[in-house]
Amino acid sequence: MASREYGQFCGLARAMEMIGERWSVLIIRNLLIGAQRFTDLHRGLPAIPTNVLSARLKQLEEAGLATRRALPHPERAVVYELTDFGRDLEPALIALGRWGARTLAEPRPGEVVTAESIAMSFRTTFQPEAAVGVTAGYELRMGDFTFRLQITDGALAVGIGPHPSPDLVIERLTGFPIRELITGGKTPDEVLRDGSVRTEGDPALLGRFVEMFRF
Amino acid sequence: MASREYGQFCGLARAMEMIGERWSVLIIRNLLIGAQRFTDLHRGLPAIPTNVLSARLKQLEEAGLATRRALPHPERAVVYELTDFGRDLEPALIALGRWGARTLAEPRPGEVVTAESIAMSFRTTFQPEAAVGVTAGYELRMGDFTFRLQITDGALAVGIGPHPSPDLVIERLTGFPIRELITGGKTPDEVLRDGSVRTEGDPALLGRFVEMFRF
DNA sequence: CCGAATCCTGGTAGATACTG
DNA sequence: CAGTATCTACCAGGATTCGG
Repeated sequence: MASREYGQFCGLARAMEMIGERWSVLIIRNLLIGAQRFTDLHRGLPAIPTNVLSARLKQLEEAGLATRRALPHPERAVVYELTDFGRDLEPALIALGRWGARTLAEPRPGEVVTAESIAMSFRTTFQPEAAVGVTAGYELRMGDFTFRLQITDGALAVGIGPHPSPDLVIERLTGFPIRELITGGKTPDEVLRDGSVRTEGDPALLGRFVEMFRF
Repeated sequence: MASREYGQFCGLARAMEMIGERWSVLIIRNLLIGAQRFTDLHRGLPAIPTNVLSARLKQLEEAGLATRRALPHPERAVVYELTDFGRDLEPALIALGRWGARTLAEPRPGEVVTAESIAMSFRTTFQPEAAVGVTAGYELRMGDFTFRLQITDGALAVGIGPHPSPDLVIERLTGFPIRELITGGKTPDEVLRDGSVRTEGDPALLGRFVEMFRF
């Protein structure tokens, strides 16, 4: 038996052979946002050594989860992108992230919060059954980060950066109002009245937001 | 930052810190069947070094996923068992196993098929929406292994060993008829007529079986 | 500056032997 | 039965270097 295999004819064992090494699932999490350059990935995973990032990308490519592509001319850059096969891991990563999030209390000393980890938290808290038939675009402005959440016919797409045509913009002014909305710590009325958020657009969509994103 | 952490405030990163090391998820997969002794785990994971199994069990216990318990007197033995927290990983493991199973073609040279990996495959192929309201007990006899699948009000429980009061017994006689039923390679009528399976009990439950277990 | 490759160190896993 | 001990080999972490 080759040394990095599990010696079992089992789907779960095969999955762990492909993504079980250190950093792999976090790289995939970040690629779920979209194509990324080596440097983007390194920025989003500041603690990964560059040689390990390099090795993992090569492995993910060999396993058919990601592709490496050189952008056409003026943009001479290399981007990494998930294949359909790699993207099919999303439900499993959401389930894992939801399980792990139960242990999140406070950031540990030295821990960072990245845009990609916040984007993942929108995926893990999304409640498809509360979004059936919904189509709406949200822009969330949270200090340094802005996210676009597009729900199209009940399906969620998460992006980093402004939304081109949001139905509702939710802007954080103070504290952590969006986390409080999602955990149920505060109601939409409360965060509007205490001045921790400001909205632009259809105000009814804030109530819909807390129905669709719950933890 | 401690060396085995990811330095990110993220549920997925926390999950990988707890179960991301080699062998951990396969140990959890085997514990999903029920309490197991050290030797049971080693039998179900023949390729794991005993020192690594020992270390992983200690870690799982420290992380609150499993407990170590000495059985009362005459049975002087130690069993390991998942906590509720550990058992909550089941949906994530099912999603991962389902994803990985897409790459399963033939066993690689030297690979073994264990009872626990087959039990996992029943979990990954189970279709809850096809089992809504169903209550039925199956006993599956597949050569060396026998499994009990109890569906109670749409919820599946998988065990290794005979079913105390099966509504239908499905016995493999030749080939891989149960896999063929689940993948759609053969219909219930076909496997009955070609003599690859024999059943005892309510024959209608064989049709129900292929509706509830699909890949 | 981007995307690595190289080198070194220390820690983790694999293999096997051994013990209460 | 349920592990521990020991040794080796490999992998990850960290820093530096290098070609396009």
